[in-house]
Amino acid sequence: MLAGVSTGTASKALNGRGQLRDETRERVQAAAQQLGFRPNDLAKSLIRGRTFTVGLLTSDSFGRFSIPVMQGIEDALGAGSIAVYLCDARGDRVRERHYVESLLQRRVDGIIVSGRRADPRPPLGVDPMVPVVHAYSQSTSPEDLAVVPDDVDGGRLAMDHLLRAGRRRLAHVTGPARFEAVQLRYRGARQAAEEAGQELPGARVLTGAWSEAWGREAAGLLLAESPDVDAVFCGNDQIARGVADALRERGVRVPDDIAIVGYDNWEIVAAATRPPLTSVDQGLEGVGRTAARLLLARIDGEREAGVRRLPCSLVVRESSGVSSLREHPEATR
Amino acid sequence: MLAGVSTGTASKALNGRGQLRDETRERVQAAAQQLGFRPNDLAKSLIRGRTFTVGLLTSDSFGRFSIPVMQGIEDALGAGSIAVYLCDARGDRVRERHYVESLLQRRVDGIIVSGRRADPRPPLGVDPMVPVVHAYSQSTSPEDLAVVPDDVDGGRLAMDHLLRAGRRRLAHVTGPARFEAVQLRYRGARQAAEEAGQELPGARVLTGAWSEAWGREAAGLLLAESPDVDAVFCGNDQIARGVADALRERGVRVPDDIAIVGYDNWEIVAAATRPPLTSVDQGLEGVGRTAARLLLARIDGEREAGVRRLPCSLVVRESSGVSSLREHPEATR
DNA sequence: CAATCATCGGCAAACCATTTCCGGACCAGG
DNA sequence: CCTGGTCCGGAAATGGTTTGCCGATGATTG
Repeated sequence: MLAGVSTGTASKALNGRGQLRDETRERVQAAAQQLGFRPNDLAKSLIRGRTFTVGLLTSDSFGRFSIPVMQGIEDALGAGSIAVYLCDARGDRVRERHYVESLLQRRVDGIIVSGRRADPRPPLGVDPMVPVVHAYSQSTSPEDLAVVPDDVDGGRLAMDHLLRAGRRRLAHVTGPARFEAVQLRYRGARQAAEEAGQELPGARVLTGAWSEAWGREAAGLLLAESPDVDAVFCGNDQIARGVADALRERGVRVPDDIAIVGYDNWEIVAAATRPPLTSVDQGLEGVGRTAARLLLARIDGEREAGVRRLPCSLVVRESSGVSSLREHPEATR
Repeated sequence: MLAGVSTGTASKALNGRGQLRDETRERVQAAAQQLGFRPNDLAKSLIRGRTFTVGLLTSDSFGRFSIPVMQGIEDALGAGSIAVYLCDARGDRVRERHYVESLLQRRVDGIIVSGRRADPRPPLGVDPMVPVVHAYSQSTSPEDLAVVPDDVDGGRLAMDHLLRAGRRRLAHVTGPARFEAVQLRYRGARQAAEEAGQELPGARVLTGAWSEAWGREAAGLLLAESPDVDAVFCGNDQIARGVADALRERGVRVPDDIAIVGYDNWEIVAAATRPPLTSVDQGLEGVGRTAARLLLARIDGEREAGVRRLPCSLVVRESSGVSSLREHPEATR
């Protein structure tokens, strides 16, 4: 070899093992640099029995929610130089099976299952020796480990915020009732209201689609049935935007007459709404990061199972009428 | 082994090589099934010198445009049972270098570079033996191969559509002039206008941010300066939505008074706009698919280079006033 | 000056799973 | 009985890295 040493010595030099003179190490490293030598990770993996790769399997297509989760995952794994295989099963069981098989043949150290978390999904059905963690997804099997945002906490945050702003005639416009998230967010909101001695009457809880159009429609219904409402907590930012648009078009001032809080903190929607939306942030990147860390723990033998719910946070913009300015009495709205 | 054969025989049985009785093959396969035996792809790769993996490196974070590109890539590669490594460099050169190094150590067969395509980026700087293709991204090196949507074609499509609808007082509201895409789309639009004997005067071409707020502002400017405009081609769907909102709020009817065409066909924006936006679709999934296929060709020795521009398509909704109904004279708008 | 010790690095085997080549065993037909 | 073909086992090759052992070298000390 260029440095005048054997492969064995080179290995020791590059990995800091064995007893070598510093001078030799440097010489070998310089030669390696010059030759563009790269150790072959395949061979290493084969010997070590660990590949330092994990599979990221999304059951339905990568969407808006998956991106921050993915980023969190990459963040936590990249630090440990673990590579991620991308697998998009598009909701197809056969495709999914195919991907899982491929991942196992490639000897991944573990698998993260991500996806729309609406409905808990059947477990992957792989050898229980292969560590699996669900991120923004849930399994029907109690053996599995899942990380999801805490929707009850999110609902509570939103409602607390509105209550602290002095709002009392509360309403909730949200998505289809069959979603677990809808139920949980509602529960959190109701609990917060009740703990404050207020109520969130069923008549002012409207369920519909996750769309702006539904938000606009619901705003109309709300004004017709309960014209004295002074706060609306919306199930996502699109609904919130629909509500905001409809109210403005009817001459209702937001936030002066009615305060609005959205959900998801989807920047592109929340910031473009007039006025910009105060919104609950689910901390999806944190969900991804936590899932990745738990996967690493599982790989190292940890056997904890269950559902891990992470707290949300609230991003305050103008739609809720509680700017930081309000804390200074001399400031005007 | 369970089937009473040696590993060598098993290899032959499972891969259809060598001379074996059918009965033996079946026996081996049954045993493999029962034992949950999976061939080790690492060992195969080591021997074959091909890993059937590629790296997907995004220079800036995965965003809205990356998703369809990724899907196209996965689509084209999944068919060949090629796995994709996910690498998000977040615009950090050091991080990118790190990822590239890792990919090379893992002996990927090739690399796809994706990202915001605003500005051609410096080449990766890897051994020219490693195939690289850019998808929705461009390199400053003419040696490299890139696949991008054809912005001139997109601009032309939009303008042709408006012209065919009988519009003559044309305007263009678009993003920052420094973007190559802005220049190209404008060029396409202008060419289409000129070929139809019309013009797209510079005074009615407004550049600003890629935001709804700019769309709203531009709509105001446009009405003030050129109140007789009857068609606006917008540089993206968010601008288009801003224009549509502002016009509606000023009592201008869309599409009756002014027709609007957006760009990107971002479903979530285009469909939520009132009225729903006619929009240019960049065919990003096709960009991803094509990039993946070209990468495979490069891996197989193809040496073609340059920039491949793929045609766009137009998705017609209501904002341009050209529904399929209009082709039947008896239909009313 | 010789003996001992510590340091250094080469060599070869081990590692791991797969694939391939070669030859032996067996059977059938001439 | 010989020849040819079929079938399968055993061993070697494949790929690169890692590691254990041992010889060599130089320095230190009695």
